[in-house]
Amino acid sequence: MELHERIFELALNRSFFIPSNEIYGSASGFYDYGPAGCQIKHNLENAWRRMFLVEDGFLEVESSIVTPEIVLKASGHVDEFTDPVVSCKKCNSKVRADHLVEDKVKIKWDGKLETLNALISDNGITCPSCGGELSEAYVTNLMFSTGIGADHARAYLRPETAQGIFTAFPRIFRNHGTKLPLAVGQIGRSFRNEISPRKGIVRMREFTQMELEYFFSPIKAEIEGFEAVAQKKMRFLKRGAAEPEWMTAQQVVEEGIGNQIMAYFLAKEWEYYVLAGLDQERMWFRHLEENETPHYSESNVDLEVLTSYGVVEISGNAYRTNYDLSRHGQFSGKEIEVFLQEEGKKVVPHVVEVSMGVDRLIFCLLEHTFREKSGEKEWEWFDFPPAVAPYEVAVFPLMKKDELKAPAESIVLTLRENGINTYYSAIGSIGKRYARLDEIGVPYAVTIDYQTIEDNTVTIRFRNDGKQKRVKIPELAEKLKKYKKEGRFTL
RNA sequence: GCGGUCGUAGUCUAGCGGUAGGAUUUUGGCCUUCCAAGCCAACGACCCGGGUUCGAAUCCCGGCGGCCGCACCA
Repeated sequence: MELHERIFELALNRSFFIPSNEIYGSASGFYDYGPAGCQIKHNLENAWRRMFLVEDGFLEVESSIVTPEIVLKASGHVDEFTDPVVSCKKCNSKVRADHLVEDKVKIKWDGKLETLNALISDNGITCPSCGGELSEAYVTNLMFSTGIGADHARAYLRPETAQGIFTAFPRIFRNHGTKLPLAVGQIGRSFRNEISPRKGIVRMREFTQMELEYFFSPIKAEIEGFEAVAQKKMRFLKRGAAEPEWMTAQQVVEEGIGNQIMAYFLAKEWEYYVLAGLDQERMWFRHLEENETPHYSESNVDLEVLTSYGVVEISGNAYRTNYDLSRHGQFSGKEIEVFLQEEGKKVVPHVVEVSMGVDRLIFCLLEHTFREKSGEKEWEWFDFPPAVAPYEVAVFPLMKKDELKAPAESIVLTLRENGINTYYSAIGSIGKRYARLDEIGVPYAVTIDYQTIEDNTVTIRFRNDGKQKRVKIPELAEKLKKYKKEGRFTL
């Protein structure tokens, strides 16, 4: 059984994620997060907020999901997300018409459907899988369309969170200092109506993105704080290289892969993913080849992670130049250029974008932190970092006895009042409860035993080695906070 | 979307024309002083819709969903 199949099974069993609207037979590409998964997701999002927004004093917004057509025409999504397709009249399979024609005739397509149809009939192109006759070319769009108001003005569910940041940029710029650089981030749902989504939460039709747009003056493609990360290392797969190699942020700049700003965020990203619990040996940044780089971008670096599905891309970093803002200026007729006091001139800001998919990260995390049964633990478990685990601590009375239950419940209350995300259970044997806890990756368990009644102490069990430390109840909350901060999960 | 394959309690699985059996989970009870102990009891399933048949979980068709391959993948 492949690892992803087991992960999927565990996900269902332990409430990480489940197919949406399951009782009706779910539409593929939609998943709900259960209690455990939901906590993990919030932890990852909050860690992102801390590292990518709060630490640098950047701004967060939350923009609309339903987006009028003109916005996405400006961004290029209405055209770029629309693919010409032909279907086979015999076997009904669908093929990208432009790819088919370009492959057979070796002519670059001019973007017109008529051209495709002409080329197909002139060259006698048939279905690549069965040789059958092909239909007329038509377009399919990967965006979910909808309508606004009584007259159903054409609109789409946003295919990325970024556009809402670009359209809000002029006002945010005015309200927050009228200076560059300015960085604005957003965490939210995006939608893509994939033709046939597979691979569980790796490719969903509705998914969560964490995106940061860093606006800067093209004359000054620099970032404050770069010195602090210049020597930080990350694994990098350069263009044409067979194997990733360790590089510093400084080297990324020197080798012309990206500017200082891009390198700064790559270094941060690497740190974020390591903190989240991904295995450094199974991930690397890849500098995309020119022909893979999207329409809006000058240089793209993806973070790729090795999983049982193969390589999964979990973030894209793009130097979007001034493409988006210029286009929105053009389409809206509004002035997007900003005046920079220091430089004494007007510019359309350039943008470096950090775009991360939370759901894919969660999947990779589940795979990388999954641990098999072993001599030490006779059950499968997850080695989540304390900062990510669905609960910070569990509280167990050694046995289901009233004299142990009362102090246990009072400790739960105290921990929760201290802002510690606490799980409580008194079901079954203590060993079984420890096992259950390991299975959802909770790092600490506090056990109330008969000694607790005598001297007001409890034990803290560490997930990874099962060893315990006895502490005084009044010190418990502080101790737990300290361990979590240290990322400690063994005695 | 095409081709292959599969679909039995929450999970894993047996049965493959005569109305379902086990394991585990869950719930309650007894017992139990630290790593999935034991005993008793209870709950819980044939993916959906048609067809063939006296009778379908079992055979046939269609749908939905999973997995693999192709295509698609900001």
